Amino acid sequence: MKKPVRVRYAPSPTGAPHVGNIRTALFNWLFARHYGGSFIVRIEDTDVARKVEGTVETILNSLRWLGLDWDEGPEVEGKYGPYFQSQRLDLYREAAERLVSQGDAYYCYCSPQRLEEMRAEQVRRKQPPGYDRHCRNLSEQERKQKEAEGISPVVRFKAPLEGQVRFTDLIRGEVVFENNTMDDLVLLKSDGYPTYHLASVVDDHLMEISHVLRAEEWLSSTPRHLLLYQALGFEPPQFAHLPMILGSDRSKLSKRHGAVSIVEYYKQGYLPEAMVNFLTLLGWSLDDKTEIMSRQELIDNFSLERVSRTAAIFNRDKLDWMNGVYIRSLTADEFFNVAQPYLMEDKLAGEAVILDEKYVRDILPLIQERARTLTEVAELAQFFFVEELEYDANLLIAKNMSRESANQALKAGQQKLSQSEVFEVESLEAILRPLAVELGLKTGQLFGTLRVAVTGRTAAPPLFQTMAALGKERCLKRIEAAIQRFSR
RNA sequence: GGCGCAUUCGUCUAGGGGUUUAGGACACCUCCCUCUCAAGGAGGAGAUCACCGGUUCGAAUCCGGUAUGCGCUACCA
Repeated sequence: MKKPVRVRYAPSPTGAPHVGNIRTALFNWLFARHYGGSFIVRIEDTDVARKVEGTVETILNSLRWLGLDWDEGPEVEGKYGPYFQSQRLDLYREAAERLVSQGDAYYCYCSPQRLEEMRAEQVRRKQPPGYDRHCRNLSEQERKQKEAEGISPVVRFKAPLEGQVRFTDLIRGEVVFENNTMDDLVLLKSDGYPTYHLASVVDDHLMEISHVLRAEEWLSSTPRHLLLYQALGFEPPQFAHLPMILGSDRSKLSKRHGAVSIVEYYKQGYLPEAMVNFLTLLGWSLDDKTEIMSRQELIDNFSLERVSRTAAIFNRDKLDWMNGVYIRSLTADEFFNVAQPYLMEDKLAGEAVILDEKYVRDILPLIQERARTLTEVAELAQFFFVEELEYDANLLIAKNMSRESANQALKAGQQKLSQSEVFEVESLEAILRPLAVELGLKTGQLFGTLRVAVTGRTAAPPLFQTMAALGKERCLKRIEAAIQRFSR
């Protein structure tokens, strides 16, 4: 009899989730969707001191942005709730008390100062730091005495002194730990909150989690969790420890590596679909060539067997490329919709969207093919929105041209274009190509000069399309302005 | 210090004993297309598969050791 697949993403609300954390959420989600199981979000808010207001909402919004919907959790609920650990304190206390009465755990009255000094001393003597089990065998009398002193104790787990724990990690295979390398970890803190170890074991059991897919940093504490499952008489879930995501210097991702929070990737103009695709490929692969995959393809093909065991460095260049691929795959309407919020951030582009949406919609396809992020859109389109172009007049003089010939080309262009009734790609081409011949210029020279006159740049979308989008009036005005620059 | 995990082009990765002159992608370079840019196409450069030893007729692939990196070693998760 196979139990239903139930996996969870269990973030702690101590700040906006970083990409590694979100990648863990993504793998859990893909796993759940692949097997038709449940994806559960559980908020591990058991550290009162590190808790940051508002981050639960940030976490949920990040999941929503990426399209990672959850079947149980905040705002959805379900029969295994509540999904905030701070609302489940009784459950952890009961478990802790049960362990104490069973003799698998004990009250510890050691002060933080004592523990700190002890650790410092151990490190100094190059001994393995760890709790010295001072309170493990206190007599009833000693306990009463400490209690009378008003010390609120913590509950510690009695780690076995010998033997070993072995388990099969779904990604790494069999792993063995010696029990005597483990110290007596704290289960319940003196403020009544559980530590991660107790809370996750109790909840994973109560919520009937079938597979725990979490970051590699948890591998070392898995034997302790297994011991806890055993002491509590719970059947443990299956474990899979995912490779970590590292910064460019191979160290744990942190602020100095630039954008780490997933929110920043939204702000910087990445599409959720690209982000999902890219993040999945950080630690998972389908085969030796497939890279661009839709959400459904990812779900259909995802499997733990193809998850790699090595930590990966976040490669921004590749993300940019992939985001560009996704941007280009959008329809014009879709692109307008996704780009709009970013355009609104820019003064001139924002005004254009409000005053002349049609104009913006005409322009956008020219930008869509060139943008790699949505934040680049306003910048790439900037010349479409400004009243007066700013550029170095020398740019008007294309390769192997003189100031005079450039000037002449502008005047001739101005003359021809002003006579033209229609102002579309084909008609513009029909006018300007022959003009180059007429002037004895290469098309590149004439077009280059006109491009600078009309856009202020040497690199821009194709000339005729650009001019058609700008319209006759703007083009002639800009050419006139260019001619004025020469006469100055 | 102890314990654990890992180690294929700069980066993400394919590969699971002979099919491999180690494949793909990003980035880089050259050329083509071309009005510039972008996109696209064709090439190029880039990995003694961390190292040493073993198993084997044969090892990137299996085993052992070493090195290096990372993680854990909190009343943080």
